[in-house]
Amino acid sequence: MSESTHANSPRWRRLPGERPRQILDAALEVFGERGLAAARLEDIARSAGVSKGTIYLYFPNKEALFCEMIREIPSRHIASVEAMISESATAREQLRAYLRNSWDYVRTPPFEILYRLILSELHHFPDLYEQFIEEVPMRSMRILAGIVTRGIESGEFREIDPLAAGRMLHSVLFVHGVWAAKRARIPFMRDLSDNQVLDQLVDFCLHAIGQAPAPTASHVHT
Amino acid sequence: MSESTHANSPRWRRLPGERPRQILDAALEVFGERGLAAARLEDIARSAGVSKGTIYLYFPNKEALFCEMIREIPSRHIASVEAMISESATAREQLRAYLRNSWDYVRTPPFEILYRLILSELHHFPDLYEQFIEEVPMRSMRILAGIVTRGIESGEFREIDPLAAGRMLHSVLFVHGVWAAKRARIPFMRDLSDNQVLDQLVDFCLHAIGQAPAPTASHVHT
DNA sequence: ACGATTACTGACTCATAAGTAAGTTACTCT
DNA sequence: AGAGTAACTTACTTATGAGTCAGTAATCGT
Repeated sequence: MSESTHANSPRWRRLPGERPRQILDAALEVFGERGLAAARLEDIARSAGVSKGTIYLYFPNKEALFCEMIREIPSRHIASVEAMISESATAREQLRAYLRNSWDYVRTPPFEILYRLILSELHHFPDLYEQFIEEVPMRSMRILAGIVTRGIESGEFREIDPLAAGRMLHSVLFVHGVWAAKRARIPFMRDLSDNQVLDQLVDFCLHAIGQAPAPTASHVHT
Repeated sequence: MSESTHANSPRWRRLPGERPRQILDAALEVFGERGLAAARLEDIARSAGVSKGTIYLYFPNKEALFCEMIREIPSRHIASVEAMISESATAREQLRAYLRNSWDYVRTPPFEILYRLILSELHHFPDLYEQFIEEVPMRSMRILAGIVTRGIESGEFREIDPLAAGRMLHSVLFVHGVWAAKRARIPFMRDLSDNQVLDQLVDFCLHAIGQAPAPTASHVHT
């Protein structure tokens, strides 16, 4: 009745420039909810505000859409985290700052979803997996290792294998990020605020790699 | 030809007692390889050495089989890990021992698969998820927290929130376990032996929660 | 030895969703 | 304006695999 537009407001619009991104965002949502195999292209289409056929104008098939999504999404965020590394200050402060920034990234829903999808579907896309590993965790570890190295040189940190330390720091940080993103469903995260968890992380990490605070044998401060 | 057995060796045997376990093991393999949605019941049947119909004699449907698998498998291992907690010795030694035992459990393929499946399919089985969380990570964290508490009392460890410490220790340990299980595909794990990683873990963790380190200077191998 | 019973098989049905292509609508350019 | 074309839709085909069930083979009881 009032559906058939006589004059204005067309039923749909041509937006070839924006479609890929709209579809990729919808794909993240639906793949994140159901996984690669169980996700329906029609759901992605509906969520993107287009019809199923349109997806095939921009992506050859379901798998390719999935891969493209994995490739595209992290590149949006990573750079901004890295840009924030402060040059000056002590290694301690650098580490604190980097942990705080990563913490904000790592708790976002897109990251949690991506991490989960990568983990569960990596079997069938080895190249994709390696790219992700290189672009997210290894990058993070290398930066952490760099900070640790500088801290060792300045005497702030104890002598520890910087790459190993980077791996350790990364693992606590990322796991807690994933947990925090799903906080409501995880009992032992429910009563903690994000800032509390971050404080615990920083405290734990700094003690793990820090120089002994006091060289004397037993000296418990209140 | 020689297939139709005249006298001995029947084409199949009746093993109602062993079928459930056989099917569950096969399910772990196939679900682990393809995920819940993409796994084919026929593949599970073949891997279990039965036909598809047989699965339906023991499990009402695919989802139920999946859930039963998630429920059944971890219970086989957990108890054995917990049994190994030594009562005597210092908290330091207890922690070392517990990390070593968990390390062996956490690197096994079944654990890696289960962890991955839980992470990717938890959406649709909240009760199952909560059970797993309670039975595996929380159990582990509580034990770790207990050891930490004792270490604080004895003055071996610094004053730290034991539950927070338990969470931290658990997260490094488990992530490295998962990585180690998939070592071949993870660049930064390839050149490390399991024992090297364990040493790094223990070193990192003891420093993180330890009192000002013991007199030993540093034991950087090679 | 030979029914009776129970464990198991395999060929079937049927729903679902990926991928396709012919048709339709919005926009462009003269 | 109105022909031309690029963007999009919709109805279709087809493959796949979950779940079923009538029948078959192994084992038990006597």
